[in-house]
Amino acid sequence: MTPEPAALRGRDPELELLGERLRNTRDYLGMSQQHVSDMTGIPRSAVSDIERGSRRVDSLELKKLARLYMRPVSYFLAKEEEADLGEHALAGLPRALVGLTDGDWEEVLSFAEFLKFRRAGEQEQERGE
Amino acid sequence: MTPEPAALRGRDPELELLGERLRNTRDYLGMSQQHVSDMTGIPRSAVSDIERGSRRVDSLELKKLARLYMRPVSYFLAKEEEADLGEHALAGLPRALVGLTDGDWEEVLSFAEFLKFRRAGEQEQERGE
DNA sequence: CCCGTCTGTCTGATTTTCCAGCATCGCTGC
DNA sequence: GCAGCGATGCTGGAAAATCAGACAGACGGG
Repeated sequence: MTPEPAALRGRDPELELLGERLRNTRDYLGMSQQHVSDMTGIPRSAVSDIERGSRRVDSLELKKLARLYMRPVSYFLAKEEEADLGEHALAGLPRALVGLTDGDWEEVLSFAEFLKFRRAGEQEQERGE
Repeated sequence: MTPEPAALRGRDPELELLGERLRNTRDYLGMSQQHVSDMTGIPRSAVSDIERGSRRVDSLELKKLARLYMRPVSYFLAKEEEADLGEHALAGLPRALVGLTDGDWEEVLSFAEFLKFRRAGEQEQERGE
């Protein structure tokens, strides 16, 4: 009915944010969409659509992308500022933190400190594009 | 032409594992599929299909579910489960880990998971399937 | 037996995604 | 300038996935 050009389909801000993060990371790593497609099996046009926020990202696809991009999955899904997480994060905590090697443990600690540092100077970060 | 009942579509072991984890967690929390549907907006039949591994889980859907279930997203996507439940790591929480926001907590947990399953194996990523 | 809840599953309709191109943009070299 | 080339956006259908809205079986109490 409505001959919407389909290009105007970018409606979900969450999806757009996810796509933006994926694109930024891919750019940072200097990969082409084609390369990502080859490595993950996700169609190239889908990679394009995803990054433009006009296609959803399946969980397992995101997992593959996160691996390819060498980032934790939550890197792409993390809320930037939603104060709705109470203590429940602690509920699933222990499992994630046991069984780490000493080296990995140190990396986790470093990462935590990095996050705190980043948050401290977050006011400067706007001009991403 | 082939009137596959669509129910026989449980072919992807990864999807099945994801669904199984989602179901186990929901059961553990004593929620009904209907309740999950109400809280997340995911259709009830979709919850059913997801748990049985016959429907994909969108990234943002998984995020909602993870929140509802009080687990980091990586809890459901992690490679193989770590049955370890030793508490020694939690005995004294390192200074680096206190004072984090909830969002950062999730990132730290996910990062820890990431390190563990990165160590576990990289054989997954290679060829397209 | 009669309800009520929960879950699996079907059908037809709707929505999304894929494929194959094509157009455009930025480069590079001629 | 212009031809070539890789990268990306974008479109028109066809194909697939998903949804709403049922219905049915299992289970547990009154």
